[in-house]
Amino acid sequence: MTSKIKQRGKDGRRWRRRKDKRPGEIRMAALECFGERGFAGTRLDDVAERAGVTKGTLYLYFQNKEDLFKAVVSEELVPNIVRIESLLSEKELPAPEALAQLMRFWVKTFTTTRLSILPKLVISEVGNFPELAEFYIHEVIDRGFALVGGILRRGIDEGDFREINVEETIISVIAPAIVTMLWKHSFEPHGSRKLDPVTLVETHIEIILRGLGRNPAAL
Amino acid sequence: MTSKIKQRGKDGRRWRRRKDKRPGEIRMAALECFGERGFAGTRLDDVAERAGVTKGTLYLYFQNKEDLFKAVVSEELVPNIVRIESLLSEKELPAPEALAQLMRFWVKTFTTTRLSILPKLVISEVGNFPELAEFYIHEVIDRGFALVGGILRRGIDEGDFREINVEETIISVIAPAIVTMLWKHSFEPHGSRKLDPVTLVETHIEIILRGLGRNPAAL
Amino acid sequence: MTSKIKQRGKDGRRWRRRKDKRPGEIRMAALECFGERGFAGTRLDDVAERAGVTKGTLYLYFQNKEDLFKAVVSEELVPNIVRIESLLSEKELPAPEALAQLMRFWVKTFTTTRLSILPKLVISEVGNFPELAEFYIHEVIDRGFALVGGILRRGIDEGDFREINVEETIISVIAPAIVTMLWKHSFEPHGSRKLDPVTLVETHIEIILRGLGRNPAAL
Amino acid sequence: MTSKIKQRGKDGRRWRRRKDKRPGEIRMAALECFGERGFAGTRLDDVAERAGVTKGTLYLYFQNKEDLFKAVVSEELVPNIVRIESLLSEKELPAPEALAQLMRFWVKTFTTTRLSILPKLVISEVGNFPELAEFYIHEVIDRGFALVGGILRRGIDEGDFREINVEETIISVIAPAIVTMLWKHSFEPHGSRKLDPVTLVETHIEIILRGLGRNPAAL
DNA sequence: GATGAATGAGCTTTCATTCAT
DNA sequence: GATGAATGAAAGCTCATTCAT
Repeated sequence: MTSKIKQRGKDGRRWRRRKDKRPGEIRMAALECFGERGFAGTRLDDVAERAGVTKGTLYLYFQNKEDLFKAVVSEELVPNIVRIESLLSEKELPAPEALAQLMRFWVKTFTTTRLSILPKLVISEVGNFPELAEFYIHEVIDRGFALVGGILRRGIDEGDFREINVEETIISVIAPAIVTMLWKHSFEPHGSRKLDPVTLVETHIEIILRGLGRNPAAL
Repeated sequence: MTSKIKQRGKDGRRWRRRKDKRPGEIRMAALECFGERGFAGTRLDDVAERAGVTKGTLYLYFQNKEDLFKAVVSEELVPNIVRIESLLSEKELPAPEALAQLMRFWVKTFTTTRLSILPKLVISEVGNFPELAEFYIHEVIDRGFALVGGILRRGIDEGDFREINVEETIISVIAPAIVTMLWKHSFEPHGSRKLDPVTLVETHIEIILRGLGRNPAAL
Repeated sequence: MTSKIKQRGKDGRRWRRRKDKRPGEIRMAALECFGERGFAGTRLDDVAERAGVTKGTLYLYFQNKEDLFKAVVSEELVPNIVRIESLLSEKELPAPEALAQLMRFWVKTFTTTRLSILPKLVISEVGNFPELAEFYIHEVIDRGFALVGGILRRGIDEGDFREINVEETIISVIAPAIVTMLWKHSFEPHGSRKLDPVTLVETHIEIILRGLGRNPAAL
Repeated sequence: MTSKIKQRGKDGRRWRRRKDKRPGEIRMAALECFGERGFAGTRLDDVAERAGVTKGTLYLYFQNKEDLFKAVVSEELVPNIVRIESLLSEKELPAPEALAQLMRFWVKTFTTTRLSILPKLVISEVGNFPELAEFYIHEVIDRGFALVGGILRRGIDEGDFREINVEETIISVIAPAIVTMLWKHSFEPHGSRKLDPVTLVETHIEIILRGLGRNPAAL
């Protein structure tokens, strides 16, 4: 688009034009609504109200409801994918440490961003948005699998892990994180026990690292 | 709801096969539709068509869409909860074996029933159906936690498992099963890699049992 | 059952299913509305009310407003085009008589059908419906021109008409009919003088035949 | 509406020009839009864009969309009505020549002004604007009829025309001009054959004068 | 004067629900 | 019991209009 003149505003304006801020605010409101009620169950009136605008305003920034939905997913995902990318390029730690770091990084992301609602949203709505599936599988799942699978393979090569079935082990490693995210947004709001990601991850790390270790005597 | 009007034929037959099967057929069709598109995204026309009846017929058996939805969830869950109950009362195996059996039982259920779509359905729709949350948390989650938690505690008591944080470990144990169910219905229809529950569970059992074992020398 | 006062019509039914009649009734109502207010200016509520149904019913028979509009034009046009076709194949009269008959046939059509609103509708809406232009030009205008042009050429060949510029003369011949149709639907409802098609056509026939004649003295 | 305030800049500033021209530019843009898509089908965004201003600017010059529409019609019509008035007061020619001159004058107007879109616009929109009908009937149609009717009556009185039915003959005389105007804006943009007003009028003049003549041999 | 972000009434469209058949 | 034409409330979307800048 074009470079918009900076709006230096003094105080005392009844409302301001916030062309630059609005889209993000709307996406955030939409993320919450879609996360809570799903795509079809979300009314644009609700999104608008939560964003502090009226329905018509949504259409200044998004072509239609579907466009807004896709914007919400991709805009939330993309910057976070970039953050994950940076992890990938970090210095090579021993595999067990790398695995532990990765899981602790997830805890940080989980507690500091709104990203955690996306798995629920995607899982719920792929049935209605096939392109979403393609995007998510390719950009998130495949990358995540490659990342964890790489560490596991390295751990085997370097003698830290026993000869495990990598593809299946990936699931054992990451599943608790996924379940925790779903849990937070589906059951915690309705009074179920709360899952503490920090404790959970530390417990899980120990189980996994012991479980993958070479010494079979434990069994 | 079900009006208990006596409808005996003059030949004494109590049940007309067709009449008797309709509700189940409709629930099954509804389960598939709701699973694919969610509650709001499902049209009763589609449910009716898939059930081989017309829209009006749905209202002969269910008060409304919401009633149908709840019937679908509870009717699918209840008999399967009963099956799980029977597991609970089985003869006491050593904890590691009990855990392995439980997970293999899950594989069987997963591959032989349509139950596996329910986690997705529940996770997607609890935002719109708070009672559903209550029901599911109480009837499924709490029971499941109690079941796995009981085995874990027994394993600790009997010296098979080290002193682990039971609550968090439960998640590590069951998360892969949950993820597999969600995966099957959300990503596999859209071309992602397939998860094989048998291999996955065997791999997971070994990781978990090794991970929970007493001998720490492996680390 | 509850004691519900049934509001029966005179035939004893509250409403009847009239799947076979409805589409035609709706098209007729739509024809009038579109004719009066144009496509964009017509509200489906008005069409529905005039057809004696509710808005939703329109969607049982037509995909959307545009589909209804096209159905109105083509359904009204097609059968009348067929009628015109039959004229084409009639026995060959002398050209002057054929011209007079054609114009009198138009009067009959004008006074006995609702066809006369279509020129106004088409002229008003071709800007929004390019396919409509194509259809109308090809099916109505070109055929009409061919018909009148054929008679004129025959008249010249057979010595009844002088050597006139056929293409332009066609306009002189048919224009009053077109103007009368537009007039009826645009100005007469607002109090302008009324045009009497019978007198008008007889006057026009005489002017045209005299105007085209070789030896006007013969008249 | 049009306040003809003289704005001769005392210092000869040219920038006032722009301000002065805005309303006319907007009316012109609106004329084209309304002509193409009708009143309801025209968006003010489109008018603004075509006029090279923004939507808000339209409201500096016109109260609302309807006001703009009426301004467009009246501002285009009034000056042209004045031109027609001047024809009326011209020296009295013999009726046949007057008729021919009148029709040739129409050709000139048709080819040099944008007036020709107005019949289409008025015919299309009178259903939505009853006052427009009144205005047009009174200011354009009645005057036009009086003008042509006057010539015809004079022609009869002076022995140039036979005893024709004046009211109906008026239609035969003017209809081709009306049809040509409608044609130009409705069908020519969509690829139909083009009507050449010059040839058409010359052909029509000859038909009409022969058709009306007492002693056609005179021609 | 000019702008264009924001509004909200009004329209099209959908679909759960009803009910005469 | 079963149907499906009909309904109407609710939602998505458009666009004339406003108003702070």
